[in-house]
Amino acid sequence: MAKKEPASVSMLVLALLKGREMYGYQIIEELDRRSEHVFQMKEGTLYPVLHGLEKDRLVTAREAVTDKGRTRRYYAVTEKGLRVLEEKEKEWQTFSRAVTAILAGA
Amino acid sequence: MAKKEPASVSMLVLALLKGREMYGYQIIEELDRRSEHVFQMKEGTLYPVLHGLEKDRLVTAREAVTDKGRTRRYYAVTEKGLRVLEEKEKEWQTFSRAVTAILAGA
DNA sequence: TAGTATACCTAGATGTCCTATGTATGTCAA
DNA sequence: TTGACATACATAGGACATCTAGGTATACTA
Repeated sequence: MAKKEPASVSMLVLALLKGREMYGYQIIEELDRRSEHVFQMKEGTLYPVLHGLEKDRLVTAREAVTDKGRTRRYYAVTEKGLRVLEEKEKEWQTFSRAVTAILAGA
Repeated sequence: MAKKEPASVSMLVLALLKGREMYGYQIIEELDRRSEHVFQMKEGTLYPVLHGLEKDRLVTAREAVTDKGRTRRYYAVTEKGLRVLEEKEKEWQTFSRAVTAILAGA
């Protein structure tokens, strides 16, 4: 309906990965924490999104094993991913401002 | 993924109807105008939404014929609709604030 | 040793919105 | 006067994002 609504999940994931690499489960926890429990993403949502981002080369993945023997897949955002993130952020600002204007009864 | 994302189209429509009654085609034009061309809603999106809102008693409709002979369906928001709108607005604020926090790298 | 947390994964359903199309009338220019 | 475009309504079918529900496996804790 809008010119283009920012696909929120992938945008949020890219934003989280901007600072440092993270593994899937951690992304879910961080989103929950930083959003003060507004975003409670399901694993069934996140993992397919991560695979998509990897396929599109917006993130890279590396496998690592903890001292306790757990295997994790760490994701890091690529240059391309950062550019896409910037684009999505702009779209979000536009979208958000427009909604606010309508709600305010401009 | 979020606690609940506000269904944007119905929220925006209710918000537009808050001030005065409007007919479908006019809603599309007003959305475009007030959002500065960010929201270019399609008729195929709006009309089913209006029918749904009517069915849920969030709006009422009345038919009117212009002096030129055109038939229009004017929609007005109900008390129930106003309550739902308020709810959706709160959800939007919560959602929007959370996204901003994540993007800011909180 | 049973339950919970961690950590990954996929298939299929759902819901929102879009594309495409249809009907009918009004207006304006060629 | 006719052909193009705007107005005004409508629906069917598809695309896409996210959710539900399930699965596997290991580690910790009561």
